[in-house]
Amino acid sequence: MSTKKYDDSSVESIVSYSQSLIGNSLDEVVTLPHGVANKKNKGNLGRLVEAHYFDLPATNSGLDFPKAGLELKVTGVLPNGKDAYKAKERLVLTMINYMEIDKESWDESKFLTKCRLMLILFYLHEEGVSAIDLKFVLNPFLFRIENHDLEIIKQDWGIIQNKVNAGKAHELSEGDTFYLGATRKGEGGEDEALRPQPNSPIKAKSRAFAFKQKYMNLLISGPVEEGGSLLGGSRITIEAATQRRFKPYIGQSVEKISESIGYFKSGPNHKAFLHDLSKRILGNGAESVSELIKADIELKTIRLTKTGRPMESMSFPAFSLLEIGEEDWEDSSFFEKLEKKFLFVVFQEGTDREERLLLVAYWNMPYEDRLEAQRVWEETKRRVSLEQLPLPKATESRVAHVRPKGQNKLDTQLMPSGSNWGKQCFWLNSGYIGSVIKEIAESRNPA
DNA sequence: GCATGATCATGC
DNA sequence: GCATGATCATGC
Repeated sequence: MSTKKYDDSSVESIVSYSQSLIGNSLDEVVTLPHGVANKKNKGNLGRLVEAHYFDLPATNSGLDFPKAGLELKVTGVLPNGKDAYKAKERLVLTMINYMEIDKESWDESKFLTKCRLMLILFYLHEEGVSAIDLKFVLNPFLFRIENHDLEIIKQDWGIIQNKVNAGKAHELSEGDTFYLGATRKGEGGEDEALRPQPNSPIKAKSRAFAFKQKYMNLLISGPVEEGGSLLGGSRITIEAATQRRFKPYIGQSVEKISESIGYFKSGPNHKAFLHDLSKRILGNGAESVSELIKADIELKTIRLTKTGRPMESMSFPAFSLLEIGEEDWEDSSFFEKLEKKFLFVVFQEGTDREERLLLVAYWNMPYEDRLEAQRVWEETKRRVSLEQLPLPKATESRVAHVRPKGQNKLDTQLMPSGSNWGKQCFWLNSGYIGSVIKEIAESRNPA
């Protein structure tokens, strides 16, 4: 560098220099070499910014700015209404090295070393636009972990480390944790793409540490206005704070809870009433809770009969009958859902026929059951592609099935062959959910 | 009682 | 206007 663009030992100088990108594309602020300028490179804008804006060497395995102790991240956003943005995707931070993390301490972990201090730059994603022409938006964001959910992120890291130590790297799921997820990244199909892990001969698909997409949303937009906070500054876990919120209502009838909260069923057809009520218990009156939004928690209410069986199976959003044929399991919406962390709010009908709050539990789907759900998904994909009915029924799997999901039976989709199909969604079988709840209840009240 | 088809209020 | 979470309705 003949003229120094910035002082690479100063965080302030690097951040200040990065400001000039905002409102522009990379191609507008630097003179790119020919090969790069012409390239319809959908590829890695982050790499291009490192190389051509900051003049960083191509190969570096450590921090992008080692002298400043700073890592650079470039990530996409999408418009979210007027003058606002939301994250395009999760922010992938660094690969999880299964053979190393078991020996690490948090303080000297690869994760903390890389991610303690990060400069995050946001570009506005546009379909079909080459990387060098994408515009940077929002202020450069300096993420300092001490100021951002250090306790929860540290706990999340520990959960992932423990699972690897237990020889269960292949069973990892984003739903194991709250903000910092172990997300699937890299090839997974072929044997040679699988990675060794300690304490188990089973090879595991590669995963990376990543901030969940919803977590990124709140970094970008700041706290939601009508949202409450679960932790409110206290240093307990999200789990403990959740139990604390629900505790006064355990054993109470729905009617009584409704009166205490001051939220009532709007009418006989208010089908999501228990869900809406549960959200308000969590928010202490507010309609949402920032921790659960950031952790992308899937809140589900479950109603049990007197005998402990769920009254219904558990539904998920409709899937596209036209697109499922093009999808792989791991980029399907059902996969995304089943890797989430769930919050079950369970009610049970008493002998007096009154429904009471039974228990509240976080849960995420065990590996074996995700494999079975995958089988059902693959079979569904096969039958939809052949336009062969019926789609997988509840009797065909212990875990999942497919059923209609529309406004009514006129809510249909025109299939390639010309016939109309009602919209469909995946369901988790009521019997399966029942066995999950039974297990949770037994673990809390050992006989 | 169970499996499966059909439908609704809400919130954006 | 539509997606979402969930329950209602029907048939056996």
